[in-house]
This record gives sequence, structure tokens and C-alpha cells, in this order.
Amino acid sequence: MPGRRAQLKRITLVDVARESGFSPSTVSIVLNNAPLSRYVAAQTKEHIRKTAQKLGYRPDTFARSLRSRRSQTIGVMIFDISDPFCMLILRGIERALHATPYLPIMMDAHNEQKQFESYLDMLMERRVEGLIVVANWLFEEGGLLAQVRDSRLPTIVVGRDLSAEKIRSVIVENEQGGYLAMEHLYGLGHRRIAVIRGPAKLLDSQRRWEGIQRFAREHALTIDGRCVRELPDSLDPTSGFEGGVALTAELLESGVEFTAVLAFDDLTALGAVRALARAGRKVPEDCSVIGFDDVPPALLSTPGITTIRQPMEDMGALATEFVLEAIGKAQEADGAEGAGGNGAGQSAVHMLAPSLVLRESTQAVRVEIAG
Amino acid sequence: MPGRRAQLKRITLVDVARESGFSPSTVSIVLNNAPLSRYVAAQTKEHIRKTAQKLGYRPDTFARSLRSRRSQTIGVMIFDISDPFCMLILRGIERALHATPYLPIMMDAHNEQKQFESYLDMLMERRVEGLIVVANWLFEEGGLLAQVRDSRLPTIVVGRDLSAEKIRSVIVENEQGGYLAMEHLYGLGHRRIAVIRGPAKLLDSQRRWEGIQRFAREHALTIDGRCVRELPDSLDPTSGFEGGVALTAELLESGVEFTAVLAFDDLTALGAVRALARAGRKVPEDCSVIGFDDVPPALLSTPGITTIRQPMEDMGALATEFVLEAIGKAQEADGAEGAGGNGAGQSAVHMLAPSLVLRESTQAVRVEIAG
DNA sequence: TTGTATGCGTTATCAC
DNA sequence: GTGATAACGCATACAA
Repeated sequence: MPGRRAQLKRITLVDVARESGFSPSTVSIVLNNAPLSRYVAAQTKEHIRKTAQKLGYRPDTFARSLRSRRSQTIGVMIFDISDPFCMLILRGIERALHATPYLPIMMDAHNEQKQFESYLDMLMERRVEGLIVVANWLFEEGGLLAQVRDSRLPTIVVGRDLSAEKIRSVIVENEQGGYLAMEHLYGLGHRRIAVIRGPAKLLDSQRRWEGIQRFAREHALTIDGRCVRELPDSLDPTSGFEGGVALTAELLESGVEFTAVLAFDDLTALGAVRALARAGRKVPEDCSVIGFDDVPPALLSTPGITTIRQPMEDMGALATEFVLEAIGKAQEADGAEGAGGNGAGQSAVHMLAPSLVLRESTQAVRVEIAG
Repeated sequence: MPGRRAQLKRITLVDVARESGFSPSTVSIVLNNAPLSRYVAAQTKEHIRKTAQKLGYRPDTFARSLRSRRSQTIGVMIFDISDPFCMLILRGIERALHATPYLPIMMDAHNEQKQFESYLDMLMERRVEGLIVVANWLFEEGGLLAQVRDSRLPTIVVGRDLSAEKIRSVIVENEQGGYLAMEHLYGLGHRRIAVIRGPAKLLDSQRRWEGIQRFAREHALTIDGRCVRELPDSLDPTSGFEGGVALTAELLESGVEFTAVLAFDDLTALGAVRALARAGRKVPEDCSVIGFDDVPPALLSTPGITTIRQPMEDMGALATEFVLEAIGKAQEADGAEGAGGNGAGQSAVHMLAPSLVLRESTQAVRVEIAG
């Protein structure tokens, strides 16, 4: 290594100015492509850029942020990073942010409201310019986002429909998803379908149910009330799986017949498989199972779980674009005073289409003919 | 909303000074608990703290960092956040960092060396005070960390043994893990054990194999060479699972007999289960399977995968402590010039003990008596 | 014990 | 077209 010890001293804007023979202001203007740079001679620009490059100049983030009041960061609050559902959304966020000068600052709330609050505080303190909340279904918005809402910080939540709380959301089309799941099962000949619904409190859970019912209505299929179970409102991260096990076992013991289980999500489906196996019923031969989400464990288990896929990466990317857009607008309308929305306030819910992912946990029903 | 519009103006140190009647310096000293604060009257401190509280003063991170040259952040480079293995380590890091004033800045390299490099750059630019690299086995240290190494930035890698590259590492005791797995299988009566080794290049893979061999030696068990397969050196994230499927299928077709499969990791084990199922062999009745790591999918699949657990959360926490410690030392020895180590250079590998997690994928061998 | 003055590296507002 | 100069908010050496 050719003695790079000189690198120890940081190169500043002033160094570049001195070396290039121009003033710090000009250098700053050029290097930032500031509006004023329109009036700088092309030759000057070229020269300044060259020397900056030569010296290996890197702007100091802190000085820049201090002066410009802009942090160039987006806060990403993850409600539970160990939930595979959240993870894939992160990918999308990172992907969308990659082309921009913004850096994500991620925090994991460990499934705890308390943490969520304190981290939110930290993020605000670090002056993030936007906020993306990655929520799974355990997330309880107990006024947590109230402070954010009227802080005018461009905010969006992905993974949960919080439009009722006046927070812009990006989610999957749950109703459509429920419909698709039913359609698939029905197409395979299933008529006695057990449904494990999500927690009642969950809006997304409602929607899926609506989709299920719509399909049933359209096909004159009645869903036996005894075949429907509901996941409890729980704060336990593994409650989906355990709920699936328990509720399926319940279903099995109740004696009511069914040839397929439509589970709220993949973990629930995995739980159903477990319970069925325990009862000696093989999947899919003796009973089909369909999940929702398409998280990795659904692919890795045997049989692979047929599921309704949420385009999580796209959801993350979309949410990111919205936030960036809102930040842009807020900047434009910066001088323009007024109580009017800077884009942060306008609550709306953006929905992406789900899709069926065929794997091995569902198959045509064996004997049954019709309901 | 009761007109909170006054909040728009940020409270600064000067505001607190004015309001409390003391000078900015005194206020700064008190609020930071700086060394000099030892000489400040208790009453003064009290008063200053009260008014700071009253005004809702929050120090400006950027100004503080600009001045003090300290970012109060730790860079966390995750090689692949979608790998459940990495995820749990993150939990540990976050937990350990929580009690400190340090904020983690996480970046996900998406399994790409290119990304890794550019993000590393970003982290350095943001002046992180320490670096934790969360690596899975796909991570290739192709000189990636060279720049970090001689940047004197306290660095540690968790999840991979990179001590050979002179980088401090926190890992599980792989040799012991391999031994434990064999011990478990042997204890259940298995004598014809198929082994799917990890990639040859991987040091961790070697160590596990050594543990396996040690157990075999100690118990006069010979491992049939025909029963041993090796995962390819691959950069594909799902290669573990697919490798497991393919190699197990190969094993099955080769006609050689075995009553158990000892897989390199949980994904490989899951792959083995899949291949066995396809061949009509049930797990664990017809063949036992043991994994390594204890990642969530191992728990969620049916049967649950018996595995050797890596204490990933503890590994993350330990790594974090080391980095914090190194930062502390570097600060102390700040004036003390010298080429000598500030703790960052001292390469060493710290190992945590693995443990057996019993689930349903292994059971006593049916008939076989001895090798 | 406490206050004053200075500078961290940038950007922005003016003059020239 | 370009250059002085003044903040941004904080921490610290030094003075009192």
C-alpha cells in the first residue's frame, strides 16, 4: 500500500476552494448543483469538480445538515423485524431508496409499543425527513402515531390499513385476496371449507372475510358457521402459528367435516398443517390448506404451502416513493405558508393486487361432489 | 388541538441559558455531565436541568456531532437481512445498544458485494464510530473489509469466522455443534448417518465436520464416505434449501443406506425433508433429520426440525459489547499517539456454546443394532 | 465555580 | 459570474 497516511486529514470545502483557486461559496454552489450554479462558467464547474475529485473531497454530513436543516434520512420504524412479513417490505424500501440521496434509519420496536414510542422519539430527534412505518398485524395503533400525525412529518404505513386513523397506508387488496383463495379452493372442488379468520379487530382481517363471502355468494356456496374460527387478538408474535394449531385442532375435534382450510396467513396455515398431521390427516391428500402472505417458511416447509401472495417488496417500494414525493412537495411549498396539506395529511389507502402462488398444500378434492 | 404552533421554533442551548440565567457553557457542561460538571453547584445543576425540561430542550444531533466529531452511531452492515439467521442477530444488537446512547444505522447488502461496498462507504461517510458486520455463510470477504481494517474503525463480524482475515469475530462453537449433533443421533441408535456438509471454502463448515469426526472417532463409528455430500460454493440465498433437496435425492438414488441425515444447517435439513418426502420416506419414522442454527422455519415446519441452536441473539449482543468496548478504549487512548492497537486490530474469535433443541424430526432408530 | 470567545464545515445572503 | 461574510447549535480552552 503506497503510503496513504496523508488521508488522515479530512478534505474540506475550503481545501477544494484553495486548491482550485475559487472561493468556498462557488465551490459549494457548483458541487451541489445549486440553482445559482446556472450562472457559473462551464469551465469553472469542470475545474472545480476535477479538483474535488482529485483531492477526494467528501462533504461532511453533519455540517451540511446543521446548516441546511435537512438530514437526508428517512426513518423506518419496523414493528417486528423478526416477522418475515416485515422483512421483505424492507427490501422494497431499500431498493427504492437506493437511487436517492436518502439514507434509511431503521429501528426495530421488538413488538413493543413502549419501544416504538421511544424510537420514534429518537427518529424525530435525528430529524428524519420522512417516516415509513412497517407494521404487521400485531401492531396496535394506540394513538402512537398521533404525535407524528400533527408533526407534519410525511408519514406512511405499509402492511396495515390505518386510513381510519387518517394515516396514509399501502396494503394489499385484502378483499381480492380472500376471494382468490376461495376461488382456488372452489376450483379444486372443495365445498366444505373451514376458515380461520384473523383477529376481529383487524381491518385487514375483515376485508379478507368479505372477499371470502363475496365469492361464496356469487357461487351459491354456504359457509358453515361451525367451520369458521377466529384468531384471538394477541400480542404474541407466534400467536399466528399457535392459533392455527389450536383452532384447527378444535375444528377437528368438533366433528364438523371439511376438506380444506383457508387460513388467515401462512403461519396460521403452517399451524393448521401441524394440527392436521397430529390428527393423522395428511396435507394435501386428506385436507387442503391455503395461506396468505407468501413468507419464506411457506416455501420451505413440506408440503410447500399454497398461498395468496402479497407483493411485499413492491409495497415497500411504493410506500417509499410516496414519502419521497411528499418530501418533495413539502419543500416546494416551503415558503408558501398555510394550514393546507403538504401531502402528509391526506389520508388514503393504496392497494396492490395479490396473486395466487401454487404449491403442494392444495389439491383437488377426492370424492365430494357438491355442497 | 390546543394551538401547539409555538413549538415550531426549536429550543436551543442558548434559550435554556437565557431562561435559567446561566451561560451556555455552564448549561452545556451540566446537561452533558461533562467532567467539569463536578465543580458546578448542585443547586445550579438542578435549576438548569429543570428549565431544560420545562422548555423541552432537545440537543441538536448535528451540531453536537459536528462539534464533537462523534456521531453516536454504530454501523450495522447486514449481508442479507432476509436470511433469518441474520435477523435474530439484529435483535441482539438492538438489545445491547438500547441501554447506550448509540444508535444503530443498519444497511442491508442484499447479498451483493457491490452493495456492501457502497453502503460501507456511506457508513464511513456518516462517521459511524464502530462497525458490526452481520454475515451469513454466503458472505465472501473478497478484500471487502480491507479498507475498514486499516481505517482503525472498531469492527467485528458476527456469524462468520473471519479471524483468518484478521477481523475479530463472534461465532458459535462449530466443532462442538457438530459433535452434539452426532451425539444426539448416535444416542438414538443411528449408526448409518448421512452427512451433508457445508461448502468446502467455509471455515465454519470445516469445524462442524471436525466435530462430527471427533465424535465418530471417540465412538469407533465409521462414516461411510458414500454417505457424505457437500453443498456447493454458491451465492444463491436459497442454495441451502435447494442443495439439501438435491443432495438428499442423490443420496437416496445412490442406494447407500442411512437412517439419519445430519444437515449443514436448518434450510438444508428442510430440503432433506422435502426430498425424503418425495421419495416416500417419512420423517422421522423412516429417517431422522437434524439441522443447525435454529431459525424460525425449523420450528414452523411439520415435523419441527430438531437442531443445534446457535445463540444468535447473544452473539449479536456480545459483538455489540465488544465494539462499544473498543470505542471506549479508542477514546481513552485518544491523545496517546502510536501505531499500537486500539482494540480494533486485535484479531480474535469469540465462541459461544451451541445447544441441542429437540423437536420431532429425529427419533430412535427402528431396527438397526450396530454399525 | 461560571462566563467569553472561538471554531467545527457548510450553505445562504448579499455585495462586487 | 464570483467572492466575502454571516450564521447553523454546540462544546471547549481559557479567562475571570
